[in-house]
Amino acid sequence: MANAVTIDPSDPLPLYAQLERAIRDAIAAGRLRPGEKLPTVRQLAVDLRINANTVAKVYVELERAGVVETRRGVGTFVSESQTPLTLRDRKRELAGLSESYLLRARQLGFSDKEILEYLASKSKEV
Amino acid sequence: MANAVTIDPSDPLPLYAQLERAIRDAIAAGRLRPGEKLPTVRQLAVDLRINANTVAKVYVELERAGVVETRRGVGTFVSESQTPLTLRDRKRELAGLSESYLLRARQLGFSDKEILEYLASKSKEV
DNA sequence: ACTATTGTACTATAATATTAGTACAATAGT
DNA sequence: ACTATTGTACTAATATTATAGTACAATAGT
Repeated sequence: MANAVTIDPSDPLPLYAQLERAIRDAIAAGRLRPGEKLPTVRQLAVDLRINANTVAKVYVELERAGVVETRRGVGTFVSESQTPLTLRDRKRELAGLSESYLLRARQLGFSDKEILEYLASKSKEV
Repeated sequence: MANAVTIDPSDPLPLYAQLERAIRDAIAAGRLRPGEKLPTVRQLAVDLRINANTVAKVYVELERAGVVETRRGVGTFVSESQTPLTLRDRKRELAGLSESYLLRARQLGFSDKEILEYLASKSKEV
């Protein structure tokens, strides 16, 4: 699988958060495909030079989120049917995500109008 | 001066890192201008509901980086030699932000239409 | 049955981040 | 000289993050 995920020890973002995001991004970007096997907890820890506990906790969290499926003694795999959260949970996630995004975009000095217009220009269904 | 900087307690990024980034962004976006006075250590701590030590450490770090200049008993000021980001650079930042935001929001199972509608409902100027 | 592999569950420890509180040093204005 | 304000420098306590090590549970394959 080569290095589908990487982390940066000098990044102030906690390792577990970096790893979770890296895996989610790898899946979203298609570098990790549904059904594909992730490295084992121990192997990924070695590869990334971090502790196995940190990797394990990320896998547990991703399992809880339905992003991966784990089969004991076998391995951890990207979920086939990216098992969606409940609508309530998805909305909560979207709220948090949007909150941070708006905050950051505003901090760059853009107005909400500009932000929305930019996003509209980037969206698929326009 | 209103709130030129904000932070998000639920963001896994450490507060000090969020604050440093927020101040740098505010300067880059021109919301804090060269020579302008930042809030006092104590006041900003109150505003952001974080500890004064955390703010103080960020100011020290920004001073070290030459981003701000401090005058004891007077205050902390944006360095005169600041060069705000060009519109081009700010747009590049916005593009990156938006890209990952859209990616993650889509991964939550929302359509671009839904995402945009949600954001519109959250925006100020609606 | 046996073995190797894998995820999981602990304990313990260290490192980092955050808070609370106090005190001191430098500056401006009265 | 005095006072208020501000940055700075501490100590102490708590919370979060990360590491090290060990053991157990489930699965696949022999």
